[in-house]
Amino acid sequence: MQFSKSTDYALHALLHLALAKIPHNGNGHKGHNVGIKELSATLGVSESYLSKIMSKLRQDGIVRAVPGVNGGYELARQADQITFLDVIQVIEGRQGMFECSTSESRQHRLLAEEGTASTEQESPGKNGCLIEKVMFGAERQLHQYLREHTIQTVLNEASERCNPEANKK
Amino acid sequence: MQFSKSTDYALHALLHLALAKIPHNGNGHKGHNVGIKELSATLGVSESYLSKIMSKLRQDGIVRAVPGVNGGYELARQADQITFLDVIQVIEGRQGMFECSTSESRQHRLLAEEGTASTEQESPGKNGCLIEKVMFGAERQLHQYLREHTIQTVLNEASERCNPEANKK
DNA sequence: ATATTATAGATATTAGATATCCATAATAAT
DNA sequence: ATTATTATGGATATCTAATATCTATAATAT
Repeated sequence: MQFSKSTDYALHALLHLALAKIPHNGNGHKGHNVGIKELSATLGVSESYLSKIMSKLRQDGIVRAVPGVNGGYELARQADQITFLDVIQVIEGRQGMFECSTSESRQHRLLAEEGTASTEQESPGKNGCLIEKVMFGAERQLHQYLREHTIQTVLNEASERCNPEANKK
Repeated sequence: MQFSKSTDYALHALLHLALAKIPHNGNGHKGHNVGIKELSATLGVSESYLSKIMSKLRQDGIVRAVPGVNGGYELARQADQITFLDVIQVIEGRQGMFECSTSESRQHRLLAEEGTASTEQESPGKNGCLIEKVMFGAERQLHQYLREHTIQTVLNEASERCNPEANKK
């Protein structure tokens, strides 16, 4: 039950792309694309491996990629339109966190029998695994939080850390 | 990012132990211990593997185990004192869901420099990875939900499914 | 004492995550 | 058009964790 390193890499890469768009920084010119070399050096991850991750992000429309001289990556949407959930699902896949692998067991048959004594199809969806149901609820909670937090969330935190007086309520 | 099958098995096993304590059921006598054979047959999981899982649950004080004739397992606490989080942490371990593996990277050094321009140790905890910070928040949310849901939660759901009229508001 | 049941250790198998290399395709600059 | 540069996709290798089984041992009720 851990997020993979790839997810970590992806999130940091996107943060770097977002920061690269901001003019004030050391690199004078504003919106220059970021090549895999620069990303690799900044994050301390091999180019080969990072490439795969960036490709996935491109296939899912999170970043744009331009090959050739002065090519590289840039965010395909505004930073506040890239949620943590988006990124996680691209890298980790979209299967649920929990899957009841004993649905065919005697336990479920017994519980189901009692429930469906009289009416067979009156209340659909009521025959699912009750443990699964709790876990689905947990996943729903988690997803909501991850949808509410975006790359922009991190940018805001960063600028606030930079000068804490600026956004004084 | 998936819970292991072992977690699924553990939760179902505990539900079975909880149901075994309730008198009315098919097995006339009330609080008989449940052996690994019965558990294995009910869940459709091999005895060998299930044993390991039950051992872990015992080591963590979730169930009690009695060897010998008529031995078996029973819940070590009330069903409402066994949270989903308890079970998950026994099986999956207690490491965090997310670990920033690039904390030593140039990216973090740069972000940290800006933040700690003047005061060095005035605000502790402010130098952590900002992405990690968001993920910790997600984990906190998830854990809260999992602490609020117990084996008893499932029992209640089950009895409500059994006769929907009983607990009319 | 004996049959029964859980426990712990060793080990095998599988699947997924992590990582690298190389050939190819696309693009900008000349 | 040619060339240098950069991303892409395929193949493959390695490592780790999850899954699973077997066997010998310890503990307990009868």
